[in-house]
Amino acid sequence: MTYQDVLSALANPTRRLLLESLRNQPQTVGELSSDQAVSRPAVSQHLKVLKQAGLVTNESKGTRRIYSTSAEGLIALRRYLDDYWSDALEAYGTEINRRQTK
Amino acid sequence: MTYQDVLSALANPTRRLLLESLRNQPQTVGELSSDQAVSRPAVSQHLKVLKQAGLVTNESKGTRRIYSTSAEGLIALRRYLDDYWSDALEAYGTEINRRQTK
DNA sequence: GCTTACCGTAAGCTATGACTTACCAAGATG
DNA sequence: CATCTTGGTAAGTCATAGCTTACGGTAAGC
Repeated sequence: MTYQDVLSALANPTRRLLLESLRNQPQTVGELSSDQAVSRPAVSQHLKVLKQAGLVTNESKGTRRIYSTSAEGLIALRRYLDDYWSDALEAYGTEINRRQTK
Repeated sequence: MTYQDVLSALANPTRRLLLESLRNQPQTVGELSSDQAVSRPAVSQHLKVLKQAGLVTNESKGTRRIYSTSAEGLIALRRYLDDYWSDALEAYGTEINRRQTK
């Protein structure tokens, strides 16, 4: 689970859609693929990548796998951005600060 | 210049190396490719992608093209992360806050 | 128990990303 | 000017990401 994994995971639009759908509520693979353009196996494969990147977790409930978002991957990404690019982002960091404090 | 562009640009290790090298100081294409594993045309192609993503800019000086980093792309990325994932990142956001205020 | 629902994995196809060499245009240099 | 330097682009190759269909294994439901 490196920021490399996170970046390539997030670079794919279908995976972002899956993630953004999971943001609303945890879902099974079937539910996720029902409102997705691609097939269920494709969704399974994407979820594998997302899991490897620390962006989702899952638990088993019978034969169902319930997937939820996980913050770990995002934290790793943000850490990379901060470590390497905080200077460049300082101006915008102030903006973050403003939002956080309100 | 969308966060999609930024994510796929950053997903490539060679492009990150180029960016991180430019972080130290602006450089020409020749300088950049001299300490890079890949050929000069490859560097040119990567720079094109980075520019499209708003991560670098360049100016011409004779036949030389001097590339520098640009914050625009990073800002777009951070905006995406904040808009979609601020909840997930709230805990870490506090950490950002702490750093910013010191 | 037999059948059905759920989902991961294997195998194969296709498109594309990352690289190379070859080429060309434009400015520097003698 | 003639030549060299710089770097963008074209064309072609190779690996792989993303998809599909087919299959198999495990739990649920009757």
